[in-house]
Amino acid sequence: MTDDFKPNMNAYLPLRDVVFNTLREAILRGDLQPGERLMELQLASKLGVSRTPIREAIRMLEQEGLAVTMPRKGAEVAKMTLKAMEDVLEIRGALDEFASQLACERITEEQLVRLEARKQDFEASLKTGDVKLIAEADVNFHDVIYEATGNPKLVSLLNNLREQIYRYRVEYIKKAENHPILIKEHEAIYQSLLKRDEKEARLSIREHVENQATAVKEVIVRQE
Amino acid sequence: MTDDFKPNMNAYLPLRDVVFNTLREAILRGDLQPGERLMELQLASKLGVSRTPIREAIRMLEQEGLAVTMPRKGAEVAKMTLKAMEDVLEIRGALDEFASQLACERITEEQLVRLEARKQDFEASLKTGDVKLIAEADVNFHDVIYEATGNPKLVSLLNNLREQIYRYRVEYIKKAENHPILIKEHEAIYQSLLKRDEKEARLSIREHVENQATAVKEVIVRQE
DNA sequence: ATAATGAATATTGTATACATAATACAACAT
DNA sequence: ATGTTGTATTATGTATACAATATTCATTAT
Repeated sequence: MTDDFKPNMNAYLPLRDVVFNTLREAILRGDLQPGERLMELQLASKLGVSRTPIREAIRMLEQEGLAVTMPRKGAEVAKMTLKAMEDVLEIRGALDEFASQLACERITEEQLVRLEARKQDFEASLKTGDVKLIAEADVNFHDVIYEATGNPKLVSLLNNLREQIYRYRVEYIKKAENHPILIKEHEAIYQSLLKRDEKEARLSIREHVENQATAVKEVIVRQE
Repeated sequence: MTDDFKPNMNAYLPLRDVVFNTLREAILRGDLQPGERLMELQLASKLGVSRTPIREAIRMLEQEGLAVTMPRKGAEVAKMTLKAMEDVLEIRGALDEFASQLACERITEEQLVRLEARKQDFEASLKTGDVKLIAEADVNFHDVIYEATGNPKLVSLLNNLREQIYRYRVEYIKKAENHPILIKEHEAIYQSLLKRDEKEARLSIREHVENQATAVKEVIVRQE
């Protein structure tokens, strides 16, 4: 048999994964707000499945830091205290700098080209004013850098940290006055990678992260 | 009522957590070997519970990186490829250095005292030759540093990374010829924290981590 | 009014049942 | 022997049932 049609036999996804993705999206998008209860029966009927896959999805969200459950009381969408967010931001700062350093050593020419394209996509997205689009373009830009580390575990770790932060970052993106800053910062990051200048890359990423940190923390403070 | 007897109302632990802890321990201790299948029915009967808590515990192990499941085929204890381990070690190196730096800034006098005590406990444990005891003493030493960062999220992240590494590190600890090296390295780390010398702390931790990395990678290579 | 009490109800925890896919293996054909 | 097909068995995926705890809210006592 000239086996060249390899049907994508991975069409199958367990319901727990479907549910997990659905809930995760809902949390990140803000449809499920921090502190909101995740009631199994309610979610089950809403998603048209039984409680079993819901429960398993909740266990997964829990380890992802997106849900918190108290025995016998149930789960709720994780809400951040200021301290918890500062802790996350601290880690994220360190790892993002580290990732940029690695990227300087390892990024390919092809990836550099893509990085510039993503940078421009981001600038274009700002003009639309569509927050969801902007957030996505930003993710895409940074993903190229993450990918350039060649370390998939680091990528998923950084993605996880980003998840915990980004849902509190909408406000920052919304404000047009911040847009020029973001453009400049992305440009600086791009340039330092182009030059493969580790020191400069770390510095430009640090500034980028710190600016966001300030904004995110303000959101949390207002919320508390 | 002079409420000063606060009965530890937290005697209750869901079975999923009991199962999770049990399996986690078994994996780390090596009772469940990398690649070994985790069959629900078998585990359920062995632990005297139903499949439900087993499944939920597996979902938790999965997110912890200790188990891997393939849809419709079941879960097995995660086995490391050399590349995956290198990736983990790379992250762990970066974060451990970062933690040491933070610890230099934040460690309290009390914690410094405890660190020295743990350092001596560790040296004592080496003399017993009891691998489990040594590993524990080592964990205790480093935990003081982690704790000194004042960042619980970072602590749990580091503990998770450690988990993924330590089960491959037994051999290294076993060999008596490595013991003097470990003692020296711990001493160097302790001294740099005592002086709150961030640069030196980073360097001494880096060396410590790198030596372990070499040993761990050898174990993986032999296994493959 | 306020606090305490106790059904009624809602929600989680756990076990079990049933459906479906994966696996092992025997029987058969080549 | 090798390979193939079909069947029995095993294991997972999902739904449901039952048990136990939390919560709610009306009732009662103070």
